[in-house]
Amino acid sequence: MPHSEFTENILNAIRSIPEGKVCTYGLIARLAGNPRGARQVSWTLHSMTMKYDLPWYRVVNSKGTLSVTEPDGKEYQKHLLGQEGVEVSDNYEVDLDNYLWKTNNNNYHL
DNA sequence: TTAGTGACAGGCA
DNA sequence: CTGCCTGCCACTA
Repeated sequence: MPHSEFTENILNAIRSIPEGKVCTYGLIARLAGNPRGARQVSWTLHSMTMKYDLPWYRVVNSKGTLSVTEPDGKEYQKHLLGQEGVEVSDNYEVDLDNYLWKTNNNNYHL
């Protein structure tokens, strides 16, 4: 039980992302029950990734680009996505039309 | 308690 | 296409 319920829903949503697919921050926030909580998703990832074994690399911004701040983070993320079959352009951009994870329903939060 | 911050999103020039 | 601004929410000092 990390912190607030929002944070737990965010973690749960990220764990639900299947291999070979990517998801945006806004979509994660929506799945967590907070359509406006995209920034919270970023904070959660940055803070909890190391402790909770999350597929952080499957999360990109709305433009489809890698938003990692760490200098070599993008290269690392690109490598991890490539292992799952997700092609990342040399400009660290993912084709959302093909790789975006689409859910049947907008909400499944408790 | 208030102010500052962040791996964002969306709208607009 | 790029860049700037605003709204958002939870966390930290």
